[in-house]
Formats: sequence, structure tokens, C-alpha cells
Amino acid sequence: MLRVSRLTDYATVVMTCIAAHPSDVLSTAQIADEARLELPTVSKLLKLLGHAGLVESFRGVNGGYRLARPAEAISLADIVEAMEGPIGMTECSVAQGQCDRQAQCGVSDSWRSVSGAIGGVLRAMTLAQMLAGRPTAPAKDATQVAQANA
Amino acid sequence: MLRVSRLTDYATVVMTCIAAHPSDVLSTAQIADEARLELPTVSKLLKLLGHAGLVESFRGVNGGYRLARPAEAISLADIVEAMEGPIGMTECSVAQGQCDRQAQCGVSDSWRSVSGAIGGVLRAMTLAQMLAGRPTAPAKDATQVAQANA
DNA sequence: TCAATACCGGACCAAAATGGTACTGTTTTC
DNA sequence: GAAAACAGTACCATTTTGGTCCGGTATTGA
Repeated sequence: MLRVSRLTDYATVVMTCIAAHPSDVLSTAQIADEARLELPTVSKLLKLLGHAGLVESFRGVNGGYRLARPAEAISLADIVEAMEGPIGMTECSVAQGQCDRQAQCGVSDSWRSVSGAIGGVLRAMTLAQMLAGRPTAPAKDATQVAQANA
Repeated sequence: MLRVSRLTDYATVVMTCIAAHPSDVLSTAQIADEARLELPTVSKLLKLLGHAGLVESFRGVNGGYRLARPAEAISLADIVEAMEGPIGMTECSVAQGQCDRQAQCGVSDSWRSVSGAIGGVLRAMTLAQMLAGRPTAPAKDATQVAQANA
């Protein structure tokens, strides 16, 4: 179905929960409760999001998590990349050179181009927009441009 | 990595091979040879592509496959959907209603919007463009629009 | 008519990815 | 020093994916 993993989906929910309480440090338990997800799962998500530098963690009593930068400065692409690695639709879009068919394979360039465009769509959606919960204008524009050119 | 399945990747290769010989009926063996893929795999791909109405099949001696319509009228979205089903980034982008969190989940609308935009990117890339093997203009435009709006 | 060619529709299986859980360690606060 | 809370890692069940095989049917042509 060409979809992101379920954990990536969860990660966006978790991130919007955190973003809804700016300048508060929320514990994993609080976040799990608000997102209605299992605590161990949320813990795992937050670890990955922390490694990617999207959230800051604080240990000890009254510790927890907080956004590492404003919601406007975090894109959906950031979250997807944190969970799934670099965005690329095919294996040779990301790491090229290990496909012996590459020479006569005219398809790889097209896939790379498409991957770039999709990355653009993901970069255009910010966490702030997702928090607002509105079908946002930028992504719509990209759709229409693409369709007009089809 | 947010990627299409390997079979989908193969399907694009197979489709461009067929498109390279318009008005010829190619056997599975010929296609497998040209695409440098295993014959049973190609057979499976062609079955799915046939069900989706992208290729026509002919049985019997000198049978084989042919594009069901011109390469200009077949988009990458057609191929992806033939292999992976409807395009949607999350489960609730495609089938909504089975997620009990949907009510307070402000994220689903954003994902749906993004899914639509990505579908647009995929629809903008035609098989004819992939055959030409050029980084095509339309997808590039979509990228730039998305980035400009970010 | 019969044999060869080639697609059709399944079933099947091994390997990998995914999602989820548990456990132990370390840091910080009170 | 005890409790709270994150850190790291390992583990397992399930599902998905990729790949293969086989019996059936349609078409051609000798």
C-alpha cells in the first residue's frame, strides 16, 4: 500500500502530543496516556526521536521529554527519517552502485526524481501544521501542480 | 525507508521493457531475459499487471504480453497501485473508521493530505517519461513548489 | 487430431521485517 | 539512599515479502 510503518504513524501522534504542551517536560507515562498508546512502545519511539535530535530528554525525577526545537521547525520528513532512515522509494534511490543492472536500467533516474519530489512533500508539512489539524495548503498545492502536469 | 516493495520496482522495469517494443507481443521468457529477472518472478508480476488492466495477454503459441494502452497513458501511480493497492501513507488514510483514536487524532487529516500529494507526484510520472530515462520536469516542479512553501 | 507453446490460477515455503515486551543499568532529585 | 524516570539491549511472535512450483487451459500449426 506504499505506507509508512505503523511506528512512524505513532511517532507523529506522539510528536503532536508533545508539541501541544510547549515548554513542558512530559514523562513517557503522560505521553502514552495522552496518545493512548502502550508505554513501552512510546518509550521506544521517544528513544529514536531523541537520537534524531527531534526531542530533548531529561533524566531523573520529574524528567521526561520536550521538543528540541519549535514545532514550526520540525517537518514530517524529519519524523519519517528519524523512524525509517533516508527517504527513497527504491533501494538504488538511496544507495546506488550495488545494482549490476544500473547501467541499462533507465528506471533508476525516474525513481530518484520521484523520491525527491516526495521528500519535498514531506518537508512541506510541519509539525505545527499537523497540530493545527487542518488539511494544509502547501501539500494541496503540490498535488495540484503535479496533477496539472500529468 | 519509506520505499515501495522490490516487486513494485521490478514491475516498473518490466513495464519499460514492454513499452520499448510497442506493438510487439513479448513472451514472459523474452521479457525476463531483457529485464534480467527470474522468469517465475516476471510471470507473477505480469499476472498482477494484467489484472490491473495495464497489459494485455495472449495465450497459446506466439502468445505473450503487450501494453493495454499507450505508454503516455500509463502512470507510475497505475503501476504502484497495481502492485500494492491504493496509495495511502497510513492505515486510516485508506480505510477509515476502524481506528478508535480517530476522534481526537488530529494527525489523520494531515496524513491524508500528504497521501494525496504523493499520489499526485506518482500520477505525474508516465511510463513514457520513464522510458525516456530522463529526470523529468513535472516531478521537479512539484519538489520546488513544496520546498518553496515549507 | 495432436503436440508444442505459453498464459492462468493457485498453493507453498523460507527469510526478513515489524511490532511489541521485558529486563537491567544509569542518572537525577528529594 | 530511595524513588522516579530515561537508556540500552535483547528477545520473541507475527506478518509480510520474495521467490518457486505445479496442474490446468487456450491457441497455433503440422
